[in-house]
Amino acid sequence: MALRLFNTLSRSVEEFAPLDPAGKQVGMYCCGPTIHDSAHIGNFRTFVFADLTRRYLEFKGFAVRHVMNITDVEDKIIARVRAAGVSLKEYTGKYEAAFFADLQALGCRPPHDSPHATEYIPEIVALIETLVARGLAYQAADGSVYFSIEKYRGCGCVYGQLLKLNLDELRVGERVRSDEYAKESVSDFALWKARVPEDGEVFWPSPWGEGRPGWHIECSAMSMKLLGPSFDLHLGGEDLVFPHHEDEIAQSEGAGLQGPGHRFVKHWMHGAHLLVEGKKMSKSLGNFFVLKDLTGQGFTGREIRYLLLTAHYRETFNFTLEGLRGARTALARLDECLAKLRDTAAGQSAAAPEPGLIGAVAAALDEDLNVAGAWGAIFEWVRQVNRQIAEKSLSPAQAAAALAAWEVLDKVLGVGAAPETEAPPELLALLEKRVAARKAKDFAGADAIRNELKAKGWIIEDTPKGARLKRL
RNA sequence: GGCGGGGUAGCCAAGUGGUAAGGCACGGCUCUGCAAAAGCUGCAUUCGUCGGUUCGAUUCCGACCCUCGCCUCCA
Repeated sequence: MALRLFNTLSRSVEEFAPLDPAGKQVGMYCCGPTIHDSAHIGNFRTFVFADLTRRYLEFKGFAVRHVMNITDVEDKIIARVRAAGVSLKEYTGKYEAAFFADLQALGCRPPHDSPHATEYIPEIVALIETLVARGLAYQAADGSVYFSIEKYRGCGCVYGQLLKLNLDELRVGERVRSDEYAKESVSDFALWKARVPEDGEVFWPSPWGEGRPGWHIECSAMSMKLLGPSFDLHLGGEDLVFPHHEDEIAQSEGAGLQGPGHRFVKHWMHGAHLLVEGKKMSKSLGNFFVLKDLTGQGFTGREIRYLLLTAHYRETFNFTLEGLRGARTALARLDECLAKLRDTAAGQSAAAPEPGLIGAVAAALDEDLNVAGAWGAIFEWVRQVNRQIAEKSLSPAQAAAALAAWEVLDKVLGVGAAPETEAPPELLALLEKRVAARKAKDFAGADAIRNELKAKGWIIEDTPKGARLKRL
């Protein structure tokens, strides 16, 4: 079956075919975080979506090179560096480390490359020089270098590939900064920003004087450097469609490095935003979550990842605490089934994965990563397995094959197994005491111990194979 | 004002021109000393509203209502 993915360029679902003539290598770039603060749950939805895309491509047999940039120089960062009185590197290093720790907690595979804007200044300057030489960029009176949309369109290029744009009707918003009025046209954007006093020590030399890169140019410079002037996939949050991605296309195609008939990026994908408790995240509403806020309430990265992966990436998703609790219960159902499968398969050597489940999940994921459909297939399978185990009609060989199938799928979903939580010895001793009490028909004593354990956060599961403790 | 998403059971969420996946919650049952946990099972004559096309529409078309996002540095 062929993988089909929505492409923002065509606004339709298209069959995915890599540029590589051998059909094997895939270059994938995802716009990463700006490390001025802790990333929030909405940011992570995008990165989990990128991780799923990468994992599924790998499942389909592609050799993926996954690049995610780290924006480590930008207005907000400079302002905070200034306020904190530390060096740029010192400031961003802290948030970058936290970001990667969060990413790992959410089960995301680390990208193969995580280039930093500040480490690609020569490439950025070279790209701007190319654009200036081609007459598409100009230095304005304020010393900054801007990209001219008008000149770009003048050479027959299309500005507005990702969305319908009517430049004359663009409303000039409040966000247009007064210091950018040196531009020839409002829609022009900065490639190189001339140094201003507020920048402090954050600047680099360039042919146009000291300054720093504009926002969009880093992605063009780094993606083309690492993946080539044309590559397969570029992902990001839906808010990046305009202007960021549109400007990336303009800069990258404007530099004319692509071969004839090739675009900068073949396939653009955008993840929808998140609502939290039905509302847009905001600090005043108290629904602004960073990962730590949720793990602090006892939720695991695994549960958060699962919840983020229950809805299609192009739909706005309502992230709620109730949903998170539901995620926990749903995962427990899956874990329980897998544990029983392991019991049943005990002693069996590795089996060939049972193809039925894999086929059903792949059929869903092939259709623009329909992850909700995939979970539907998985939970139908869980019920079927449970039924077979209950009526003892599942052979150890079948159980081993089922487990093998799950392991293949989990390489895509990345939900893994529940972490083993072994109860401390003193609680296990209590459990033994209760078993003895029950045997002696001292039910009052047994119930007292049960309550004591419960108060300590553990519940007793009396299974046909004996009692065990489970974290509440 | 321009452009683009959505409205499916109490909640979350798939899907299809032929009569509605899955998860959570809830009810029933099995198990149990009683529970809990776990498992099984039940749970939308109906898919925002009103029209139209059709043998048949939640799915296609039109209008309307509601909601969300983007419109120059926000994933």
